[in-house]
Amino acid sequence: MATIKDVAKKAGVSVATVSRAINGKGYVHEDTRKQIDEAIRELNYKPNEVARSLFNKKSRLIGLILPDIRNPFFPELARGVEDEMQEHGFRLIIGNADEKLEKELDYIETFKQNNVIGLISASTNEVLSHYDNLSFPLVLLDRTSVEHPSVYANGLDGGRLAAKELVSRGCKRISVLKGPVETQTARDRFKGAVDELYTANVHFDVMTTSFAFQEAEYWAKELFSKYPDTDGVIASNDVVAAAVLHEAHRLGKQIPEDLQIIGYDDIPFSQFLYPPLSTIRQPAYDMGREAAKLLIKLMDGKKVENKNILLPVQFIERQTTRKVERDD
Amino acid sequence: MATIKDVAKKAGVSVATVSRAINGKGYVHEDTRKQIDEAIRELNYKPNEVARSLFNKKSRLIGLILPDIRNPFFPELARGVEDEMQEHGFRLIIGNADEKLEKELDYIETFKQNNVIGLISASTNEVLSHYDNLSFPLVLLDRTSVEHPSVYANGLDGGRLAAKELVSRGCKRISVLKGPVETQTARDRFKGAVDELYTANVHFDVMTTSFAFQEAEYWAKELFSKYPDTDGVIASNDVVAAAVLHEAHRLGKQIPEDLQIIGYDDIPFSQFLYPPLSTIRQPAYDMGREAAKLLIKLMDGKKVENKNILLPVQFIERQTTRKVERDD
DNA sequence: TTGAAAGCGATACCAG
DNA sequence: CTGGTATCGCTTTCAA
Repeated sequence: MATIKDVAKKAGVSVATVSRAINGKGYVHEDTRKQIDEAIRELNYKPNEVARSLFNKKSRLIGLILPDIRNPFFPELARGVEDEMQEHGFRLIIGNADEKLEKELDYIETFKQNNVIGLISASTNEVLSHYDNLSFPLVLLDRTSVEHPSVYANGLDGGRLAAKELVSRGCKRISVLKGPVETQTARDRFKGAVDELYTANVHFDVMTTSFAFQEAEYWAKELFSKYPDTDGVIASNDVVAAAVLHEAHRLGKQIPEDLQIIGYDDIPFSQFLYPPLSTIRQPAYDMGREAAKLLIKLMDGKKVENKNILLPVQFIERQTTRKVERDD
Repeated sequence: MATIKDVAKKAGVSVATVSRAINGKGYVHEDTRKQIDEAIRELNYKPNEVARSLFNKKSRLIGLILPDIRNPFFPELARGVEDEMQEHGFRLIIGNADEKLEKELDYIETFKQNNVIGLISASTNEVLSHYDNLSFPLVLLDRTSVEHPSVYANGLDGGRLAAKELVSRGCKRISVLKGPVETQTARDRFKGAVDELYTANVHFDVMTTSFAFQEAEYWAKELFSKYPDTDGVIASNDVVAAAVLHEAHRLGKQIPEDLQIIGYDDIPFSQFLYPPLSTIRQPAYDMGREAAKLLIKLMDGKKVENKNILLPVQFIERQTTRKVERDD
C-alpha cells in the first residue's frame, strides 16, 4: 500500500502539499496538482482511512443497529439507510443486536471505538440511556422518543386501521397480538387498536407474542387453544401473521370466511402467502432513507426543524380479509 | 474519552507500562498492574481501536459481503458468521453488494481502508480477480473456487435430490428454474438436476430467473405462460418457489395434485407457505459459522488441511410435493 | 521492571 | 503557493 509519503516523493513535493491537493483545502498550483494526480494514479494511492480517522476523530462510517436481521422488515430498513448513505459516500456498519441489550452495548462500543460519525438505531430496548452521551448524532428508527431525533411510522393509525378494517368486515371476536416490546410506537399501535375496538364495542382478547420466526408457530398454536372462537386476528407483525395463517390452515379454517387476519409491516413475503396477506404497511425502505437523510443533516450541523419524522401507514387489502364490507 | 495518557498519569506510570499491562506483553509488576487496573476502571478507559489499528495495521473488524440482504437466506448466513465472530471478540462489517460488482468493489475498498483482518464473501460475481491481492485472508461462502478457501453446500446433491424427488413422485414435465448466477455451486446444482432428469428420461424445460422478490412474480407468470403443462417445478430458490406457488394458486392449480414444487435454501418463511414448501435445505447458519471458524484459523496462521468445506444438503419434505411415492 | 522516544499515515498550523 | 513539524492514541524497541 502506497502512503502519502510515497506520493510526495514521486511528485517531488512535500506531504503537506499532497494532503492539500487531495482534500482540496488550501492552495496548490495547477501544475503541482497535475504532478500529484499523476503520482497518485501511478501508485494507485488511496488515503489510509484509519490514519485520517485517528487525526480527525472522524471516520466515514455510520453505525446501524438492527434488533433482528432475520426479520425481513429490518433488512428493508437497512437497504433504505444504505442507499442514501452510499450516495453520500458514507459506509455502514450493521450491528445485529438480537434484541439483547448486551449485544447492543457491544456494538455501540465498537462504533465508538471505530469513530463512527453517526448512528441509526432501530433497537427495541425499552431504555435508551446508553444513547445519552454519544459524541456523534443519533437517529432512532422505527421508534421514537422526545429526547432523540427519530423516524417512525404512525402506530396509532396503524393499530386503529387494523381494528377498523376488521370490525367493518364483520369480526365479532378479535384477538389482538401484541409484540414483546415496549417502545412508544408499539404502545401506540396497541392503543390504536384497542381504542378502536372499544369504540366499536367489539369483543377482543389480548395476547403478547414474540416477533421471531422461531417462536411464531408456538404463539399461533397458543392463540387458537386459548381463543378457539376468534374470528379476527390483528397480528403483531407479518411473521406472526404468517404463522397464524399456517396454523389456521392446519386447523381447517377457511380464510377469510372463518377467520380474518391482518398483519403488520408488509414484508415482501406477505404477498406470496396463501391467501395473500392483508396487512398494515410500514414504508420500511422510505423510513430507512429518511432516517439517513435526517442523520446526514444532523452530522452537517444543520438546523433541523422537525426532529421527529412521522411516516404514514397504509392498509394493504389482500385476501386474508373479506372482499366486501358488510355490517351483519 | 480517556486516553492511555490519562491512565498513565492517574496510575503514576508511563504510557509504555500501561500499554504493556493492557496487552499482557512484557513485564509489569503486580502492584503496578493493580494501580493501572484501578485507574482504568475509574476513568472507564477503553483503548482507541483506531490508534491501535493504525499502528498494528490490524483492526478487530471482519468484512462480510452479502449479495442481497433482502433475501432471507443471507441474513441467516450472516447470523452464523456473526455468532462465531462475536465469541472470538471480532466485529462484523456487513456490506450488501446488491449483486453489483461496483458496490462490491466499494465495500472491499472500505474494508481495506479500515484494516479489516479478514473477509468472508458470499458474492455472486462470476469473476473473483478482485480478491487476488488482499493483505488479509479470505473465505468464500456459499460458493467455491480452487484458489480460495470456501464453505459451501453440495449443489450437485441438491440439484440431483430435487430432480429425484420430483421424478419419483410422478412428474412428467419438469421445469428447471436456474438462478442468474454463474458460480460453481450454481452450475453444480443445475448439472445435478439435469443429469438426474436425463438419466430418468423425463422431459424438462429450463428457464433462467432472478433470485429477487421484485422479479420473482414476473418469472412465475413467465413460467406458466411458456410451459403451461408443467407438472413439476425445481425452483432456483425459495423466494422464487413462493412466487411460483402464488401464481399457481392464482391459476387455480391444485398443489401438489396438478403441480409439485421444490424450493431451494429452506428459508424460515417456507414452512409458513401454503401448502408448506418442500425444499432442499442448505444449512445456512452452519455454513456461516463454519466460514467464520475457517477464517479465524486462517487469521491465526494455522495450517488448514481442508480449505474447501462442503456441507450436505437435505430434502425437506413438506406439502408441495405428493405424500406417497408412486411410479404411475 | 520501567520509561523515553520513534513511528504508524494523515492533517493543519505557521513560516517562509 | 509550499514545506517543516506537531499531533492524533497507541505499540514497541532499547536503554536504564
